[in-house]
Amino acid sequence: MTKETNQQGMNFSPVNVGHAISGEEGRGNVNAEAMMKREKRVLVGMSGGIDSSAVCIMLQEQGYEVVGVTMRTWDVPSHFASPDQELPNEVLEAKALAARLGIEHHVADVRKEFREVIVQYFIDEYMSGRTPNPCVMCNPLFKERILCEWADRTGCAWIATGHYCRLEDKNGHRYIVAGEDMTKDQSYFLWKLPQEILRRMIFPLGGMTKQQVREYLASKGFEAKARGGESMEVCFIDKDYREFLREHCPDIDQRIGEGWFVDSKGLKLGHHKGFAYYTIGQRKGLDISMGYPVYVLKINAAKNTVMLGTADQLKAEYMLVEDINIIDLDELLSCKDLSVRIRYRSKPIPCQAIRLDDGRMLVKFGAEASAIAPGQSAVFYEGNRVLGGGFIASQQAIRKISAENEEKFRNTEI
RNA sequence: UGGACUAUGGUGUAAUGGUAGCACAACAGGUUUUGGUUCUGUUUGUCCAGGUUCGAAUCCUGGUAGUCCAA
Repeated sequence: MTKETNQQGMNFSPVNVGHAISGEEGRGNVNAEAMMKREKRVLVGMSGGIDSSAVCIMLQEQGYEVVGVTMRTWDVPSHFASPDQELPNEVLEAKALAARLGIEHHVADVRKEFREVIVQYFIDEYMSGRTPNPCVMCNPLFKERILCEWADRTGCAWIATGHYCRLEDKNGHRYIVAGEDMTKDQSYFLWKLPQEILRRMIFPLGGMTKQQVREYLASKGFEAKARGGESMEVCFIDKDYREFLREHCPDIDQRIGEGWFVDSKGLKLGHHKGFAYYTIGQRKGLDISMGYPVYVLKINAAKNTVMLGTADQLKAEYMLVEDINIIDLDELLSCKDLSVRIRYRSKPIPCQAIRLDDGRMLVKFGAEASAIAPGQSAVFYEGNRVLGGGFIASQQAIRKISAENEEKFRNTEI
């Protein structure tokens, strides 16, 4: 509902802050006035697409002074209409929208840093036999952080994006909550956002469906935009990620090279092109015919072997998670209705979790879980509220570890 | 070398002498802010040369190739 969204926007920004300001009003100095101005300013991460455009218009309607920043992260060739075009399409679209709305707009050229941080991470993960989760790294550690910097620089108290998710305060913490439109929900990608950033974020689209956003845009006179294609969001993988790897890691085939496909017993089944070109759960592109569908079960980077097997063999009962960011660990460990998402847009799987001495978490699934891919995010939910997350760790020795800790799960039960 | 058996798309397999089908793979598209999954669609074949027959993947002859048994 649009109405809800408006309320949400007002709830945790101007209203909350309004009280704070009035408390300080007595001092009546220039600072207070500057503060006041700051509280009315919101920085919007503009991608030039449908969602962030709607966000700008909404916030403007709500009385905010909107400042737009578009990040130029990676120049994807197909995002240039002509070879002599200076900026990628999405930047131009954002600029045009900003001009039409009469809002301040900046372009942040962060290509170098993006290459060094996100792209490098992406390559490193594949080169070590894991499956990277670039959006999870990019959103919180890169995009939002840079938006923060720009917000400070441009005197904005708030930061808004077109993510389909919501915020909720509980026990003094701020949580991300899945968007109303479960088919577009983006909470999965945001588990790494730190509290200090969450406290200044606004997600105006969290209560809306994509369709409603389109209708809203159309009703505001942006029919063309409303009908536009899905977000041309900053994503550096234009084609196949394998091609991307070869391009940005030219010696990849020298460093890795051909290896064996093996079955779960270690029997050689055929040749593969190098472990980095495969990911757990993958079926297509194996170029091997077993007469029945086979999937990638495991990747052994040390031996350069890729284990194949049936869909059944992909299923798992337990999973190890590392590098965790849990808002309130006690809350999570005692949660009776815990579930975990192991990939974007899949439904959360009921589970129990315990913390191991080494800091990792051991998760026991309460329903079928399949294709546990190290490097991907495991995001914990209570209902649709994100309690935190971590990266799926190597599942080595999982049988032993789960056997040793089985006891603890029983105790947690009920 | 003597005997036996087999030969069907990229792979594995079906087809009382009567339209060559299935699975897997491959390709294309849909879905999608990662990878992957999934869905839909498409392509490709009777080892070769003769013969019998209205009609041959199927029967016959020869060739070629492979497998197995024969010290």
